[in-house]
This record gives sequence, C-alpha cells and structure tokens, in this order.
Amino acid sequence: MLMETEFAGAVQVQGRTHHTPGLPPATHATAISYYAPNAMIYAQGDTAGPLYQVAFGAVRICRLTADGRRQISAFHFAGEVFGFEATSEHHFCAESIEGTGIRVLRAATGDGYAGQILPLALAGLSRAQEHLLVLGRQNATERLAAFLLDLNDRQGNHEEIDLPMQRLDIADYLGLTFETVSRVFRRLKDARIVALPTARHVDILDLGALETLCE
Amino acid sequence: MLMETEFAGAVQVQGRTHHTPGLPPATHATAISYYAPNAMIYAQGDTAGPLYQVAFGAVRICRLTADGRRQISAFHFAGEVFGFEATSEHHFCAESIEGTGIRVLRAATGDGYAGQILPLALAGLSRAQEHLLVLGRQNATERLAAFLLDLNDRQGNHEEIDLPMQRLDIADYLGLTFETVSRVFRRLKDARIVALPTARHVDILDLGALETLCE
DNA sequence: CGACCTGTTGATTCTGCTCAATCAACGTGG
DNA sequence: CCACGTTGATTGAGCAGAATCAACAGGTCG
Repeated sequence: MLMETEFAGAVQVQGRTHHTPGLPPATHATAISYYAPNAMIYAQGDTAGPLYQVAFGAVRICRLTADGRRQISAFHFAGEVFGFEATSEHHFCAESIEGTGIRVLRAATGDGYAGQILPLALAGLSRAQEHLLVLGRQNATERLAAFLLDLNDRQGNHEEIDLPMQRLDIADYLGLTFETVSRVFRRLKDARIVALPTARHVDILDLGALETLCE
Repeated sequence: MLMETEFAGAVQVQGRTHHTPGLPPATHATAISYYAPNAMIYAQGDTAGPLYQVAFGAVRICRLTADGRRQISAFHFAGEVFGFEATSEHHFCAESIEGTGIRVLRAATGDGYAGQILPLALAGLSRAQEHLLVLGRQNATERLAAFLLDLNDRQGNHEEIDLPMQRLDIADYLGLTFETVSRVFRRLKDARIVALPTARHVDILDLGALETLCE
C-alpha cells in the first residue's frame, strides 16, 4: 500500500488536512517527512523536543542494552503521536518499520499546549502500564494473544490483522525470541484460533478463545 | 519509624508545610490521611480524579489478573505523586505498604494545572518504559540489581537501603516469584556484593559490581 | 505457648531459550 | 532463464533458568 523508495533519511511530502485520531485539536496539517523502511527517526541520546505523528506506516520505539538485547516499548500506527520525554534527551529510539510518513507537531516545551499533550502522555502511560502486566506475569501464549487483540482493536476490530512488523519485532515487544513467537503462532493455528494466510496477515477465527487466553 | 496503629481506612492528620521533592509549585499543604499497613487507597475500577502525594511511608500500585496473578507497576515513597489515569477509571489499585500518610493534591481535571501535572506524568511514563526493559529482557539477577540501584538512588545514594516491602512485593514488581527473589539475594550476599543485616535492610558493598550486573 | 506470617532453602518440573537445520520468497547478475 | 546469496520464517533437539512444590526456621502476636 505504500511507496517503497529508497532513502536513508527523510524527505518532505505534501501534507494533507484531514483530522486523524489522536491529533490534538487546533493542530494544522504540516509537511510529512517520508522514512524508508527501518530508518531512524530519532536515536537514543538525541535531544528531545518535538512530538511526532504517524501519517501512514508504522513506527517502533525501542531501546538496546549494551550486550545487544532489544526491548520494543511500543508500536505506533497512523494517527498516533509519539516522542514524549521526561528529560531533554531521548531514552529510546524511534524507527520506521515500513515506509512511513511522519508529521512533526511542535516543540513539546510550550506550556500553553500542556493541556493538549497531557491526555496523550497519560494514554501512553496507561498503555505502558498495561504492557508491564503482560511482560511481568503472562506466558508466551498469553502475550501473543494480548498482542493480537490489541492490534485487532487498533485496526478496527475486523478480525483481520495486518502485521507490518516482522517476527523479531514482535518478539522484542513481547519479551520473547522470534522462534517462540513462531511456535506460538503455530499453536494458535493448530487450535483453529487464528489463520495465517501469509506470515504478515492474521485472521482471527475464534475471538472468544483469544480473549480467554489473556483473561 | 512509623506509627503502626490499626485503622482499616484513613484518618485525618495535621499536614506540614515543607516542600518535598516532586511536589508541584504553588501547592499548599493539605491534611494528611493516615493509612495503616496494607490499606487500600483506591481500587481497580474506582473513579479516578485527584492526585495523591506520599507524605511518609510507601505505596504500591498494582493490578490483579482474574486468576490471581499480581503485577506491581510501581512503588512510591515520600514526596512522590501518583494516581494519574488516562480515563475516568483507575486501571490499577494503590495500597499502603507500611503505615503511610497521603496528601490529596487536587482534581486532575483542571486544565490550568496541566502544565504542572505533565512533567510528573512524563516522569511516570519514563519510569514505566524503563521497567519494560527490565521485565522484557533481563534475568532474575539483573532485575534485582536494577531494583536495588533504583532504590539506592531514591533513598539518597547512601548505599544502605531500607526495604519497606516484603519479598512477595519485590517479586510481583520484578515479575519473579518470592523464592527466586530470596535466592538472588543469597547469591548477591555470597558474592559479597550486598550484605543483609536484616531481611528488610540492604547494605551495598560493591556498587560497581551491582551496576555492572544490569549493564 | 501455639498459630501465623515471612523468609530461606532444597528437589523437581517445565517453559522458553539456544543452537541449528530447513524452507520459501525475493533480488541480482551472469 | 537459472544459479546464487540474502532475509524472514518455521521447526527440531537439548539445555538452562525460573517456577512449583515442599519443608523448615525465626519472629511476632494473640
């Protein structure tokens, strides 16, 4: 569905004016920067400030440890806003997953906008806390079930999920290995709870069973 | 160090006027409610609104799954503010760990205060994201080391840590069992990295080693 | 004192990781 | 067109770390 041109960085694209979910009121369309798949939007250690909104595509927010382990703290899709930081420095990095358009909203330092930013920050906090429960207390099957239900919600509850990210990204988000993610998909398939027409497309066959799996 | 009277609920105590870390400017001292150990401050499902500040004591923010597993998303100590919610309903519950004094700050709905609340919410988000890395990608030893370093920081870097919470609380915070927490303490003791004069008091003997443990 | 709670330690089990092979899809270049 | 290399995904075998089950010690409180 997206352009697959090959830029290392970003390029300006004409912005559109429609309002997407998560966009604060009184924000006007700005230019959209295009990022090729797996491009860095900001890095760990970069100066923080502006907020970013996904126009199209998908973004992963991740962090690397010294020995190469990676934790993805969140995925962001069209309409969602990311880039909040408590300090002036980014503790995580943001990367495009597929070809992705990004709007830069504004510097987050303006106090007059705090009332608009606060709900977004609180939503992010809530999502992170929810994910703590998954990482701290759920097994591999429950983790993947929770992930699929989350994606299903965010993609309109059509029970047909598009996975823009590869198995390693899912694994690093769920605190598993990509082999385990693959095996759990297999188990869900064998149990006729989901179908996998392709590796990047999931049909939910038994929504109730999936919900039961993560309580 | 604290009163251990036995109230099921809270009782009003005279508030003091000094400023503690994390207290937003222009907030004046209000009455302090006293909570006995293990008292509920708010429950999962309660209506959200006001923010709370720990005057003295310690609080755990936790969530239970249907089958009884528990995840503690955060601990809060004197001066810290908690009670943020993205929706009008609490998704987590807050409980006192020991005898604890709580100030109710104000209804969080006033937009004029968003500029004061936002930094606190962002700090909470940052802490939650940090904890995602611990739960998703670190082993038992690394988790406990990170926990001890965090507490050491928050208690003034004296390398003498006071643990107000029991092993089960630590376990539910770190996504482990209390037996594993106990065993890791043993290993750190055997390695002369910490000493445990009592089960609730930790002396850090080798700060560098502890820091190396969690990269 | 006895009951209970917290914490420690041991034995065993099991989930998910590591290491490794295989396969399919895709792109490139001869 | 096919040979080759690469990347992503799947699957298998064996292992390790943490969970589970269980026993026990020390302290506190009725």
